[in-house]
Amino acid sequence: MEYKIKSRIWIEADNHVLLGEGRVRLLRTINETGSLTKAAKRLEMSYKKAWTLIDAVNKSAKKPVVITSIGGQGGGGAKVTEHGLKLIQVFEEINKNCWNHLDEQLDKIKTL
Amino acid sequence: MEYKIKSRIWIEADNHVLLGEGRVRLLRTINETGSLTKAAKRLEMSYKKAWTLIDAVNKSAKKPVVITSIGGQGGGGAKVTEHGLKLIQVFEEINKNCWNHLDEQLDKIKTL
DNA sequence: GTCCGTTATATCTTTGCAAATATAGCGGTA
DNA sequence: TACCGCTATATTTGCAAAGATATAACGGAC
Repeated sequence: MEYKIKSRIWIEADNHVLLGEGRVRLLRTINETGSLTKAAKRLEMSYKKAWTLIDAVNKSAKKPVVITSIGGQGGGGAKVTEHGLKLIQVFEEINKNCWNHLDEQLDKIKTL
Repeated sequence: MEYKIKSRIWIEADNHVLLGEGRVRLLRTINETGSLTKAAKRLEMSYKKAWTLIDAVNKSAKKPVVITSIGGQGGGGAKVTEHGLKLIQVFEEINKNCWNHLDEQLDKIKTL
């Protein structure tokens, strides 16, 4: 019998969700594509969903995480700020540590 | 700005969910009440939901976690096995450790 | 001033999941 | 054998979250 311990973590700021796995994945894809539309397509979600998520992130964070621009060459775009990049990095570090920490406790279950 | 890191952990056995927070809470209440019906009422969930959860737990575990009986004095009942009690204990220990581990990493975010 | 690809937002539709409802069967007691 | 409270299971209903669709506005390039 193969056991696994899985987890989902998220960060809240003032009792509002700031970052979770889905939001971080979206932020990384925006950073790679420079566009909300392209990121949504690549992740196979609707533009609306992507926009709603990013809007929530920006409203929960103390500094902007994504800066958007409308019009201009290319029609506009989205850019992840320095603060946003740091948030992504810290989230993934904490998440990885959490996984490792849980894996270390696996044999407590295996030996039952 | 007040930051929190929250988490949800669950245990899988052979790629099926065995235990999560909700199931553990239900198991504890069954252990206290001796009945699925009473536990469901106390937790304000439908009997069906409780039964479905317990059925899934029993099917995923290598040993029975809850033994039920139909008929007899009192109409029947449900009892958490020794194996079940150990599972609960281990789950809550791991969960608590996870929370502590995450709390230790909070200032990585606060200082951003 | 027209064209383009994007952000931004409203509205309608779908659909998947939760809740509610109904019913059967069990076994000890008296 | 009638009763009781529980387990077990099917069926229907309701609803909120997700998805699809439509449209407006923006601003640089040409």
